Amino acid sequence: MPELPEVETVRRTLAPIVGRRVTKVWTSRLALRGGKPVSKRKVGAASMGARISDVRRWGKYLLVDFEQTQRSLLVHLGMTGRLRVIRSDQEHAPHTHLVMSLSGGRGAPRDLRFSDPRRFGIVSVATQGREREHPALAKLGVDPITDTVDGELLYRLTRGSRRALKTFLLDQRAIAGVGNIYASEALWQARLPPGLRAHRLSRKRAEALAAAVGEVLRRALEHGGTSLRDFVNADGHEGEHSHYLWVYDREGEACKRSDCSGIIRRRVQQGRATFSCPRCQSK
DNA sequence: AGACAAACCTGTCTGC
DNA sequence: TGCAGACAGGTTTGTC
Repeated sequence: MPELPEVETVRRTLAPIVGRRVTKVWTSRLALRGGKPVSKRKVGAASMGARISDVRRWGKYLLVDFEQTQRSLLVHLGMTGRLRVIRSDQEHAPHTHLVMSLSGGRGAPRDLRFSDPRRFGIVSVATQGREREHPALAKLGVDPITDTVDGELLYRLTRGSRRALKTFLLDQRAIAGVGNIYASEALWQARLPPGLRAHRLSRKRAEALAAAVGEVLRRALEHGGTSLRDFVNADGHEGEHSHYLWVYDREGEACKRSDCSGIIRRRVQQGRATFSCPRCQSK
């Protein structure tokens, strides 16, 4: 489900929890990715009684910082994960795995809740300033919103990689945050064929792709992310970007470039659906 | 190195 | 109406 724009949308809508204190932690016993349930002991030690000082994002990971312990709750939403701020008197959504009760703020008491039906998500604890030591973050690449991903960097990253560009974009060790929707979108924006080998990218085309990645992600972010099925932000609202997608999930439909009469095609690369216009994304 | 499949899970949609 | 099968925004692991 969630790629960088969706995760960043969640991060922004989590702003109201900054400054609140954690008064209680509840966890389910169902295993998430990695085969283990959320560790109540670890999450409790990191957060109980502590004040939330910030909510950060790196690629598709969220970090909820706690002031007194200098620890962070590390969350990856997987495919169907949701992180919501909900009134404490509301019933738990199905497949809820973590509930953090929060004090402070105005109005009724609120919880921070994580739910995830498919259980591909991750909830863990990292140490502030030493995020890299957490195995999930150890190999994570540059963030295309908070870091600079320009043509120069992309050109450098693609040297020595003979994989298809689409596959390269999905590799979180290079650029962190691009997923299956925005990989297709960025390649269309840059007029590049998804099957082009990464190391064949010219400097000029590396510039175009770098610009496209940034533009596609920022545009999706402006619309609050893409909700095809499950995604909602921390307030429970869906994103609007599905109405603005250029190619994703548009097989058989007309290319949206005004000067192109191509028909969007779908194929499978690396076991994932790739959408492109064979006419304007040419070699 | 990289392509591919399968695995982890549940929910939803399609076609018979 | 019901049921089997395909498929889904992510990532890891194993095989060839």
